[in-house]
Amino acid sequence: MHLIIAEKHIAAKRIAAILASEKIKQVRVSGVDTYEYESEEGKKVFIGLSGHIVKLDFPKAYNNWQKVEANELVGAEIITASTQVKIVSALKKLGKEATKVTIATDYDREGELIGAEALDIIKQVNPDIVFDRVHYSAITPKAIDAAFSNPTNVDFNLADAGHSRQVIDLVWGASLTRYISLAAGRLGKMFLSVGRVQSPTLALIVEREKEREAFVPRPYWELSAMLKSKSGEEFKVEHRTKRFWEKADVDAAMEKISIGDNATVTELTTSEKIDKPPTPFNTTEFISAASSIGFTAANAMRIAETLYTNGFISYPRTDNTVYPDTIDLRAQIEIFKTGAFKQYALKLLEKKELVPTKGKKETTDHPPIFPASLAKKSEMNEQEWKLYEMVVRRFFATFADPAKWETIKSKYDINGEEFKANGARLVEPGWRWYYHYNAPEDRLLPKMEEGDVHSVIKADVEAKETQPPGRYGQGRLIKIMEELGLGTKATRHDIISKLYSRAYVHGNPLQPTKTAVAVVDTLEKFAPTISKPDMTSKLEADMDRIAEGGIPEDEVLNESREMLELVFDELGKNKDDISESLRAGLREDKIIGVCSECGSNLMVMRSKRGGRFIGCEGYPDCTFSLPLPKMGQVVVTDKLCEEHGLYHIRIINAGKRPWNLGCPQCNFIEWQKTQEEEKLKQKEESSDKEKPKTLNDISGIGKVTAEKLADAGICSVDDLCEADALELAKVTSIPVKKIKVWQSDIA
DNA sequence: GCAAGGTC
Repeated sequence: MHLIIAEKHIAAKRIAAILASEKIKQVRVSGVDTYEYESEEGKKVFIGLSGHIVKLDFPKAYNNWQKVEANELVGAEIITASTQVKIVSALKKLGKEATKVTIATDYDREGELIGAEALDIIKQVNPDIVFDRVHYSAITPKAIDAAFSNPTNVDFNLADAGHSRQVIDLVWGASLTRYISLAAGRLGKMFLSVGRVQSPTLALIVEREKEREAFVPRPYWELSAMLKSKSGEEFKVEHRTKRFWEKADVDAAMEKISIGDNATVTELTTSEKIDKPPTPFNTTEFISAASSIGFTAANAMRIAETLYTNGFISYPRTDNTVYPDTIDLRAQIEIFKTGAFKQYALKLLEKKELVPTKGKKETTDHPPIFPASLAKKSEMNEQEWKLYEMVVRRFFATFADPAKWETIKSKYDINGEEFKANGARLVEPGWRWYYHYNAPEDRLLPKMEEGDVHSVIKADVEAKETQPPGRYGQGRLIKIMEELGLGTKATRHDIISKLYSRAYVHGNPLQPTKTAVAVVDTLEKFAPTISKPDMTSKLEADMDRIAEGGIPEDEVLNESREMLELVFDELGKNKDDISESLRAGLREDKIIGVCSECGSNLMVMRSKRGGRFIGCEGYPDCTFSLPLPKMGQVVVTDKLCEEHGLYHIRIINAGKRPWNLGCPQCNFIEWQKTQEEEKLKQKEESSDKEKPKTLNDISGIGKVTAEKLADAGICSVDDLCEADALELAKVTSIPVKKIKVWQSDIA
């Protein structure tokens, strides 16, 4: 039997369907669906993995953070544990029977490693198994047939390269995470994480925030005028000095301009601007485009995943921006000859030749993201449709003609002062007809000629300030991460989510917390290796060398561990400093504002019972306090409540949407209000109820109790109502609580 | 409870 192993279930299924000349049979092995058919060479069985089916970890003995020093992890043994038990057992079962194995995982480094992992498992039960490897960049008949008729060998050097990454990430990440968390006293759910990708990414965000804080705005002035043409059209012109840095200068220029003055056109240049169609979507470009229409990176990827598993779009995790020639692009457009995008598809198909644009990145992993099948709006929810539509439109746009703009540059003289205005008009929409997102608007100027005279109807000086650099939005951040080589197409959005769930950042654009600043500062000072993208660049270079066979994996790992030892030496020498500066940062994040009663800081505090609340540092002299939700990380934002002078609060629960609680005092007041309203409601409801007429009407009073009450002289509802609960309890030996409940029921 | 990388 010939066993073929793909990286994912759907790939195994589709490859089997392409290669089989007859109908394929679905067979369940150890709870895993496999696909098989008989060929001339014998039985072929296809199984899909689920990415990595094993993971690296330290032995259990290292699990206790308090007992095992962080640096002990540097040289600790690393074990491999299966994460996909069913798939592993299916592999063993099939591997025993197999006479040959073909690795058909994705055509990239991780794919090679994933294939080698599967092979390792099979070798445990079938040490002498014969195996080979196939490479494909798209699951189309053309590509798959070509791949399977040209099998090659598994590249164990490449797999080793991937394996070295796993080891280095685990060793550096786990040990430094543990160290920093212990130093900051943040254990349990609140631990502070450190990693080769997340820490440099966080450092980027912190660095930008520092630039913003250090930024000194500089005032400047802008001078503009409204002109009216002879035909009555109004338009705005700006002084040639875009920014006046001196108030006196702008005033002097303004002085010369009066309403009713002549504005003579001194120069008029028209030209044509070519606006090239966009390149095919890879993951980064897709996330960035989705981000520009309001999707978070993680959300965009989650929805893309749904669209992919339902067969609406191609594989969403790809670096590639060049369609491979194994895809029949015309046929792919013809799918849309009916349905919502009919007019666009028909228009495109009029073209004799369909030449798509090409992006800079051409890789072997998967094709760029393109629409795989025709969908109806009713088949999906609104968000899914929005992204599906964007993928369809983008796909079309890559075949469309450039857009053409007519641009006009014009200059004017108003009493010796030069003004200008730029106009632009879309004359040929080209690709922008297919892909209408983020389109710049036409800026129209009236028709005019050099020497024409307009009249000034308004002149304005506007005071402005230079602005600090903006915070990074998620789309922007993902692009920068890609440029710096941080993370992969499949993980960048996860890394960003991780920064949120660790409460290192909040908001979008991303804003770091003081804790994040403290962590980054500490790493940059004492463990700079892990805080910079260079660690990844060096790792990439080392992995290339391992893959080329230039250096054994062990050598790279040894060198890496030696470097980490040095880092721990440095950390050890500065233990107290580190602890102190981390705790100072953590403390700042807990400040909610100033206590209105005593002027001390209001802080997020823990009670002895483990709950938490907002308390005053002036305690015990001041007892002002506000409640906080029991669950989730408390993030103090920079938004200030104008009424109470407290910072707004956001609650982050892993896997849930953040809860913007707002000002804790406003929130508490709101809460009190709703509580009171509810009480009132309950009262109304209870007063609506008919009053009990006899003692027996009261719930909890049966024959026996009624007799007891009668012995004590309580014979009517009114008697009970007027009785002293304590006294009655003593006489009847009925619990006071019960009596009080009855009394309140009557009232 | 620790990383980053696959996949769902």
